[in-house]
Amino acid sequence: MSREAALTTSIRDVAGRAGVSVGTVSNVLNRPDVVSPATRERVRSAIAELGFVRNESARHLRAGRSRTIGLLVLDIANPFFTDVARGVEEVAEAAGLSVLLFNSGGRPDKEAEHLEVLAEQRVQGVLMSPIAELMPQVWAMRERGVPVVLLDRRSPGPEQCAVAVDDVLGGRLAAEHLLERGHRRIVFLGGASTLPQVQERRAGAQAAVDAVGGAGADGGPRPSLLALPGNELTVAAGREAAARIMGLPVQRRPTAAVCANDLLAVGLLQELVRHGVDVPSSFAVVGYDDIDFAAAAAVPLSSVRRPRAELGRRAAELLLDEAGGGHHHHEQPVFEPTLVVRESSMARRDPAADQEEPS
Amino acid sequence: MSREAALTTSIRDVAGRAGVSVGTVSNVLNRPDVVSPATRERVRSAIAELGFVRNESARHLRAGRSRTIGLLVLDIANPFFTDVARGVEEVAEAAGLSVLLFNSGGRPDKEAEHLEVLAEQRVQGVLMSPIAELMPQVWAMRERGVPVVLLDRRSPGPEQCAVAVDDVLGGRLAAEHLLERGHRRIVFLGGASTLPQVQERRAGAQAAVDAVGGAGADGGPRPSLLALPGNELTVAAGREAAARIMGLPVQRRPTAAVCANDLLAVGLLQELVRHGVDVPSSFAVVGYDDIDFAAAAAVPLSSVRRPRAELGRRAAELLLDEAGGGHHHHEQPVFEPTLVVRESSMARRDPAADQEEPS
DNA sequence: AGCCACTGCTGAAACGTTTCACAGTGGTCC
DNA sequence: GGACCACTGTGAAACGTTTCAGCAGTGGCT
Repeated sequence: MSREAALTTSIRDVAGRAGVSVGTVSNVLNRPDVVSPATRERVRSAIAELGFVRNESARHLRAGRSRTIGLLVLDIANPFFTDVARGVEEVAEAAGLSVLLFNSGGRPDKEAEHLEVLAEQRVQGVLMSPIAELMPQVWAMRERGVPVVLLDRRSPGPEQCAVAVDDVLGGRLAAEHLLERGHRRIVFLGGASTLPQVQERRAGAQAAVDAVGGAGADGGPRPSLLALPGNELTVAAGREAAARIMGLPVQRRPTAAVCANDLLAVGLLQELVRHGVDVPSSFAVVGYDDIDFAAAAAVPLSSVRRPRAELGRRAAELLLDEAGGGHHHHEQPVFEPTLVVRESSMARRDPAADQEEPS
Repeated sequence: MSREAALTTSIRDVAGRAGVSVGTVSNVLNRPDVVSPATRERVRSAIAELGFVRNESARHLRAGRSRTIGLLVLDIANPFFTDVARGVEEVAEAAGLSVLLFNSGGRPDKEAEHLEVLAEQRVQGVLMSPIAELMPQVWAMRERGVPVVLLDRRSPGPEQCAVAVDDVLGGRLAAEHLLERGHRRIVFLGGASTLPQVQERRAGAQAAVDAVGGAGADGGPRPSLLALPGNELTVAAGREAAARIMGLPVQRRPTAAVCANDLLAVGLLQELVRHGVDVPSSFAVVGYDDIDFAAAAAVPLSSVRRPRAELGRRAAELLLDEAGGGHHHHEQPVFEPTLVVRESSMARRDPAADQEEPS
């Protein structure tokens, strides 16, 4: 193998060495059947001897389309997204495509920047979990003819594919569960986030709370859903929330939390336990996503499970279909979340015990 | 903006629209200062009107080098690696490079495949945490002239850059800590992995155990380091290990574990706690990596901390230096790990209580 | 002998960009 | 008034590949 220069070795060098034309080398590479066995072997030897590696840029330039798709996630440090990414890769790999994985980290400027790079790379399409409202950049991508499939986000309209989970239902499941257990003062963590997913989870929880109406059948007071400032969805933010909650006067202190994701829940749990708050008897916690770490948290965490890898697979399939060029029909599948109850919310609570002070 | 075709809009179309030559458009893009303000504006308007986006493949083809580096990690689901990736991205971004992130998932075939893709993409260099022994593919990459920096792995020789952590020390720190606490029968989890990093951790732990020698000063028996089958480094594998440990007869059952990484430790903890084993008083656990979830585990996890983002940053810096073309001096920095003691290993144990049955 | 079909290969065009030698145009200096 | 300069802009070559029209050779058929 030639030293230090294999990557500057072109198909022309191979042709020279094998004593054939460049067209023939290309044929050996792409349609070996049209080349005679003898020539084929000669070319293959030359390729091996020179350590020739195709130049993907040149291929792509000539072909007009690349062999890659883009995946732009909100937070690569969240295991939810790495699981989604696994599903995406599975499908992409089966189709012979590479995945360009980028992380917006929740920062719109990063998101825009990465979309730009993906456009410059002429990816066949982009899978993205967008931040906040659909950005102009997203529309620009579509106008440029790059298919975009929204990931973990409902589409505002039928003009694009979107793979989502029914987050209103998820929020409701979490809250209903806590209400059933007798909790009346519930706090929703992460609610200050502007992510629509989070807002839907909160709305679902609110709906469940509202549905209980006045003095419950169990004699408890009217339930309420508190909110705390803070829009980050990280373990650290969960820890801070714990401090805030414990800082509240006992009469107004919630007895349970619905967390916008598991990272928050894990941080919250950790800090509560560290301060001697007994979970679940003194305080119950429900997370969201059911990441692998949820079951291994300070107290095994009840969580709203979402089909993570399946979400990624489905999104990738839709993207490939759309990029395929055939007559594509946009779809907006919505998966149903399920509640996984673990120890962190297992205790029952007497609603009457939480009668609020007369205000 | 033209519809549906912006990505097939070339610099030539822009030139036509602006009434200039393609060379001038290119100049506006790359050296705007050599173009007169009036022309510059005209070209910029044309670009905006047409929604023109540079074709990176064509740029790259002409330039001969791409604006990307490759990052190939062992397990993207392990937060350790996402933290490392964050460090890498930081440095790459500052240099105006994109990072192509791939996951080998510990599978050599995937690793080879992804390296091939990276070579075809003509990345400026590759950062990788290799599986097992250095593969022929890695040498091939170097022979092709693609700089490769080993990540989380000591280099066998001085002919390449490698960024690592002193895993022998790390293993030793973990074991010494447990020995000091009075543990005499310690199990090492994950030891069947062929990853050199893991073997070094085990060797370090073994050294610490051996150093205690005969009947300890504290009157306890000669300490021992057990091994269990199982080479996976996942939460699930940690759970399985718990079952194995609890299946051992009490006289031979270890009283503490050093885990090859935190995923194992978290799984182990979870299952031990679930079966009512009190951690740390009945069983102590020390993990490795100190990922964010360690502190939030079933019992806050003692762990050997490694400078994760710093590892990524340093590796990326070395890669950029090597790819830069100047006179590059290979370096093999080795970072020192530190032990973070948390509750999972805090109890003291009386060594005499663990006198082994006479064999 | 003439024609055809088939096989195997060639050589050039094209993809979209950057770069570079060069040309045109005024202005400045001697 | 000529030489020189700075400033703008032009147009073609080149990057490495794929594709495609076409050519040469071979063998079979009429």
